[in-house]
Amino acid sequence: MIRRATLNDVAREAGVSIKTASRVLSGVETVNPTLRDKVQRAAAGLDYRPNRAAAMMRSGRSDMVGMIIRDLSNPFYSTLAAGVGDIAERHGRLLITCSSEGTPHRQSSLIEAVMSQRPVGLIITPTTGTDRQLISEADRRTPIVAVDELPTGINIDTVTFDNSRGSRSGVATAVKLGRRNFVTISAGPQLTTMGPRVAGAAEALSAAGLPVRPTVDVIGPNTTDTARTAAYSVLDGPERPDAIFCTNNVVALGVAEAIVERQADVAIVSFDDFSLSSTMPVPVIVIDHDTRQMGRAAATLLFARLDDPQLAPQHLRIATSIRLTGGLQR
Amino acid sequence: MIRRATLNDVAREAGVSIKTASRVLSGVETVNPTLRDKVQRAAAGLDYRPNRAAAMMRSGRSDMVGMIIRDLSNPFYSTLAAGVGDIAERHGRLLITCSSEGTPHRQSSLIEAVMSQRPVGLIITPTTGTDRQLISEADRRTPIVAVDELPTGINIDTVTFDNSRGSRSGVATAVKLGRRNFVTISAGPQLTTMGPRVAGAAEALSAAGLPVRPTVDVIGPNTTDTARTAAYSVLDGPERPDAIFCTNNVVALGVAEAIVERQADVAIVSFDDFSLSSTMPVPVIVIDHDTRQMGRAAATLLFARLDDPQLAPQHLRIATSIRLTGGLQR
DNA sequence: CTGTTAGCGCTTTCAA
DNA sequence: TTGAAAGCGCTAACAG
Repeated sequence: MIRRATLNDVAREAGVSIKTASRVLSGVETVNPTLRDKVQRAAAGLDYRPNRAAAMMRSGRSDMVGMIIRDLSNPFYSTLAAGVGDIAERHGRLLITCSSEGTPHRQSSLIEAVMSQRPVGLIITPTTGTDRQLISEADRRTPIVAVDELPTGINIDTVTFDNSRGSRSGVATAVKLGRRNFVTISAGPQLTTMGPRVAGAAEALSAAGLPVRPTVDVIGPNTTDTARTAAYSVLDGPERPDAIFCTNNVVALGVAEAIVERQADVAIVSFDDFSLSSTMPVPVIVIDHDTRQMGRAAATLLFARLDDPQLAPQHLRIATSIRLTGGLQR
Repeated sequence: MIRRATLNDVAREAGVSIKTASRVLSGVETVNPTLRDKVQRAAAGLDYRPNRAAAMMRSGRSDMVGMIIRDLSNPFYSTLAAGVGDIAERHGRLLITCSSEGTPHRQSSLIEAVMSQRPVGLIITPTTGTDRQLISEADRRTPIVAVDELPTGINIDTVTFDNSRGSRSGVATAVKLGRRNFVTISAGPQLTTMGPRVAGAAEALSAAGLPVRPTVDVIGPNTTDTARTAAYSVLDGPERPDAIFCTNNVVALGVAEAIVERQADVAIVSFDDFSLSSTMPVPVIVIDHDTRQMGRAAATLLFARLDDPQLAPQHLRIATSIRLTGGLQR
């Protein structure tokens, strides 16, 4: 085993003081070119890799951005993370990403763990129950950006969709296409985005003079399997609807599988696009948006606040749009 | 702005020495319960959050696992990351995740950036051109695990699929179903997994006495759009095949879209499952595997090596299996 | 079981 | 432009 070279080793090898070596390797311009050259050669020869922990400790600045999301294996969240990564990289920062599985307890301990790294900021899909913690961190000037979901009782930067409006116009579009009998299948109510989506759909139905049937909540974790089970119960129930409003991508996937399996003529209104939506045999009304852009926007807010901590908290809305697809196979 | 409390602050507040505070907060058992209580109360009151950078510096141990993958927004890689996260969490470690976009240059600078954090280990989908760097890190006893792709010229822990065998049996299955005219559409050859998959498919065809048509390489980045374009060129070409072998999930999605759009009776053989594969109107032969498990396996190897650096490098193969699906809508 | 002291590798401060 | 010295917050080593 070879010991990792330190800045001291580099300085000694180059025959300069440690400070000169530090200057060269952190890109300070005012260094004699001859010395600079020597230092760079020494660093390369020793395979020097700066110790960021040490640098952080002294300077108080780390080079990491923390991110806490619900589920890294869900394409929505991983795309969000990819967007944050785009901007973090542009600023020369690394991303620490954690999945909270949406439980307040896990989220709470992840906040602790991530903050222990002293990241320059935190991007989080907040869960109810961690507000106090977030407030405490925000008070210490750590920029925190809430993304997708809204925190309660704390005024920080946020980036969300217009859940209510998007859902309303998605359902309204399906009504225009002639659908009359809607059922909403919703992911668990612990997701704060679900409420406005369900409400928006109901508004559109009421406005069209259509009945609002009881929302079917997916039981269990936010997976395609549980959603499919819920979809079967709806499709096989006493009154099969002619359209199902799916409150997110995971629900939509489960519903899509069930609809094809049952060969049902049931249109899908889906908040979030999903893979192969275009191949569905039934009409699909996608409430579409740019998820990666949402991640980028959140990270951009974070770095803006880092530049100027005095900025008033911003509340960004990412636009949604309606896209008609599916129905190709009939 | 409030200054973050340090261990010293906690110790003073609790009226004990800093070392006692340290012991309590890092869970050492041998502490007087009365003092323990005082310390815990003080820590909570001051909203103490340990500074991991300082701890790392002193102890030499960080609590992060580094991961460098090609594309976080690709469900395959994000699921891999989720699997690594599962195990990392079990060991109380955080995950730093970076997307290299598959370019050696970016991967190389990411390795530097990640290693500067002194993670306990690195899990990477290696790109040709970064081997020397990986060797240098492995020499310093940092556990490195290559996942999905194989590194060249360096003997470290690896976790891969049996790409050749999986592809062979996938294509052989399609042959058994009566398909005779195959075209392979492959993601860019910079992915080292593609070669064995293409070769395995060709072997199965040869063994069945069927012709091996030239492989169609997807031009450009590994996206559904580029794959779909390639698929159109195949479907609209002079001799439409009756089966397409897709070398990964992204290619499969593009091909699936094109097949449905053209209403073609073309079976899909896909390395990797993909969302809604079950809803395809054509037969789909999925060369299936547990991606999350692959991530878990990689992380498990990493922690095993951390426990015992003397272990001989292990080379794990994650099993693939054949699953028939699709064809439901006919 | 508890406390003291030193020092991890780096950057900041200040002096030359 | 360069260098010396101090110290960031924590834990290891050792003494009590």
